[in-house]
Amino acid sequence: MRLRALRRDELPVPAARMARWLIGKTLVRQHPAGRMSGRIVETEAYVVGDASGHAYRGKTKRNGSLFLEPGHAYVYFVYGCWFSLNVSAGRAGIGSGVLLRALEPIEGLELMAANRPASRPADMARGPGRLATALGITREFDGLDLCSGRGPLWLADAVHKRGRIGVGPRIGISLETHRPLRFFEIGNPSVSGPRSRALARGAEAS
DNA sequence: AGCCAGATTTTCT
DNA sequence: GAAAATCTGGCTA
Repeated sequence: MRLRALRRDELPVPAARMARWLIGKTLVRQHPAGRMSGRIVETEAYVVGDASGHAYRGKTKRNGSLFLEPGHAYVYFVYGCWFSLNVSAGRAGIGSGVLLRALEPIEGLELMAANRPASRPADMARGPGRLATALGITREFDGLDLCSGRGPLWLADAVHKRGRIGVGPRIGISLETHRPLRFFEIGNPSVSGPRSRALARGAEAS
């Protein structure tokens, strides 16, 4: 399968636009044993001035990658067990990002299964923790340039047309919970949360 | 299908 | 010291 890498100059800013735009695009994980890839079907934007964002209180050792130019990886560890992958979404020096919440596997399902057994393909990378585990993403990936078109992790163009995009409130946060900054492909079984949430229609259509 | 508790460690208050 | 951008398994219906 031929994949075209996304260029930094085509990534929309700010974060809310990028989060919506990334739906349907491809995440590529080049592993020594082979390639894994998947369609991005669910994202969340963590925007400037957002009290629920990790960059809210300024730059620290942990969140530094959020302040890189758009298109860099920010990987952090949560709940004592999981990694989560974000794409930096603000211009250099601006701390904001897009959390990649779920993938629909395209290539390398067997390789993912070696990292994380799942009963169905749709469950393999359904949720941010599962996504990172399935792809073998750890802290070492923090700060990677995802627009390089090579290396262990990069972003590529869509492999086929995407469906309609739903919008809703973000998951798992306790501040700014009302903001409609979660984006997903409506009806896709790889979208996390209860099925009602994957079908919920947002304010925006595709 | 939905609710709940437990796991487990980093980070900042 | 508390909370955290989560997941799983076990329970109730």
